[in-house]
Amino acid sequence: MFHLLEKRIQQAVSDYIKSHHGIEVPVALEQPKQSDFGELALPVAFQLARQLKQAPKAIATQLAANLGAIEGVSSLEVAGNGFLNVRLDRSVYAHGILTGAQAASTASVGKTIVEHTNINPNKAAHIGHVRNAILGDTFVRMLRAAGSQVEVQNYIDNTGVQVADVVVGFHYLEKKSPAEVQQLIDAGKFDYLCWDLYARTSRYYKDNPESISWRQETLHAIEAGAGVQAELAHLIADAIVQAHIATMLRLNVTYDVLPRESEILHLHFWATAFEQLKERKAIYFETEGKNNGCWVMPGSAFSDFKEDEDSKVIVRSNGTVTYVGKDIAYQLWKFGLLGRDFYYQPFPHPLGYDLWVTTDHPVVDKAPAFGRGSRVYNVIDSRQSYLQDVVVAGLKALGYERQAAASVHFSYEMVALTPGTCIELGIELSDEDKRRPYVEVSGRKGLGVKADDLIDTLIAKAAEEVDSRHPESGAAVNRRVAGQIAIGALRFFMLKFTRNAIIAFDLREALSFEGETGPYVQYAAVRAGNIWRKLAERGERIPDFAKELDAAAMGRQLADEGCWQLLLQASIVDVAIDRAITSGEPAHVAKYAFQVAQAFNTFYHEYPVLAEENAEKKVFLLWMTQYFRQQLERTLDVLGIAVPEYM
RNA sequence: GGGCGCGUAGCUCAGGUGGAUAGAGCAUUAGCCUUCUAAGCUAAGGGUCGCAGGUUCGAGUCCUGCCGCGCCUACCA
Repeated sequence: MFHLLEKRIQQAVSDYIKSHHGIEVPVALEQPKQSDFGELALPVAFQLARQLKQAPKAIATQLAANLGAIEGVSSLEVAGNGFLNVRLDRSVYAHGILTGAQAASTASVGKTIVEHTNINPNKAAHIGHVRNAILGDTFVRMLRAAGSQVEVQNYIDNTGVQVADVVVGFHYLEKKSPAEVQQLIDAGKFDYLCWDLYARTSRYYKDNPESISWRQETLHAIEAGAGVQAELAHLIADAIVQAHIATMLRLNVTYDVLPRESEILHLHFWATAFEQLKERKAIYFETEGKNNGCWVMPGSAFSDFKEDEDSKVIVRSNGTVTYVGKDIAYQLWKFGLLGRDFYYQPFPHPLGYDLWVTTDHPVVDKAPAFGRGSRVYNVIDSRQSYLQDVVVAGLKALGYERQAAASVHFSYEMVALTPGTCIELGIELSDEDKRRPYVEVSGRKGLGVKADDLIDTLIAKAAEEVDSRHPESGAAVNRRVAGQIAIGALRFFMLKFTRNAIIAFDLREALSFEGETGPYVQYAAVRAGNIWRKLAERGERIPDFAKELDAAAMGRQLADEGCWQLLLQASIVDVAIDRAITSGEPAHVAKYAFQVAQAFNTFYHEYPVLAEENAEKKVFLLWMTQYFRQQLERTLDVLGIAVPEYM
């Protein structure tokens, strides 16, 4: 409804300016800082002042006088030095909400691909991965809520160095056979085992530099797809992927397809991309200097900086392709530009939702059509922005300008640990690290907070709270509620920061359920539901809002300034989502969710709904309650947070 | 050296395309549970928006230069 009015006002004002002044200007609308300035403010007179050579106030006065009536707008007032403040017709507005009036969806056509999570399948997921997955998943939910078609991809690098290092750990250090590793997998917590083994292998390399040759041997074996190391790599990567998918499912994060590096290799995606890059002269063969014998992309392709810019190696002198090269091939495939496709099969473990994995040979008759996106978002941390620039430069060099422009590096800053949290978790720090504001999480060093540990801790804390408040409820139900609260807390915590804020992870703060947190918002939604439940318990009549609240009744009730402001706040979910999509900031939705919850809590204390004696007012308050609940639920759903049945 | 980012209340952070009196949470202090469950509400204190210039009717926001911090700048991913 808000959107609808915004559009109507913008149209009316821009039409007027065009016909009277012959100028086309984008009409900006903002929400005034103070509510007594009305619901919307137009600073358009300031924009016009220079061109018309008139004082802003004069222009605004003229506009207000001549604009004529706009449906749903009750008045236009000139304020300040030339603001045009808009007051909405409250009864029209509320009645519009009740009858479901909406602006037409402006969702873009074509498919949007969002790639996120992308964890190396060689160890347990940690909080840095959790931020990536929650950011990506929430962005997907935002796009879908706005009506876009979205495909979620989680890229699995199952043939890389990190997997190789764990293979080295099992094969060379632990001397385990594939059968023995399979036993370890079956025993459970395999991702935790690998977490430690990976750290141990990394340390071993450091202490025994010559052993790095094991990594090379292993990588060759994996690439050739032969030998015991290749077999181990398969076992390990598949088991860890399964663990990651399960962990992410706990967080309400799901995917459509898992494209794997092994298929990019086996199906020769790179060879195809390589031919294109050579043919279009996007890369060249270096014959001198430090990159002698490599295929490189010139630095000028991905940097504004002219002289002395380092070239980026795409193919090493030993003929193997770098990660960036493979990523260019993958990006081309996402846009349907590679001329090749994967084969697919259903994910081999039951999850409760449809998930597909790539294969290198036909397995099933029919699989969904993946790829061929018109827009691609890669959720990758900001440290990789240089590499993402190279990938986009690759597309540009191939002449795919449109796709290069539609490739978005959805970057975010890392999650680090405060020294205090490290000490609390028993992580030893160097004296240098102790002086830093935060310490970087490192899988290689085994330094970090594992996702499942954090979730378990949160659930335990939530369960304590729930059990003490609801000893009468069953243990199973309390357990489920505790889970929903824990995930609500974690998702909200990861989303409340804007993307380029470094999260200095503080355990106490993350475990908080008070103030600007997920549980605060959940609690507001639960409270709204409680009023409704109580109504039913008392056997009171459930009103028919559409019949009992006509425009006149809405007008009478909304003469109350407090109610009006609260209704207004609750009604702009779509505005918040749109703004968050445009700016690429899921944090805006989280912020909005918190504000609506605050508004509801104000309402809750200000207006005792069930005790209201005036019949019309009681019906109206019940409607407000229901509307708040509905809007809170919608907003939380976009954030991937459930509303518990009680709290 | 170069590229990118950050610097706003004691702490953690918000502050769409420059706009009206710079906000929130936490922490602190003082209140509110016989009420639709207090995971809540009300109120108070707390600011040289890193520093210095500039642009203009107007700058936390844009430009330039400094200062401090972080990340990147691999034939790792």
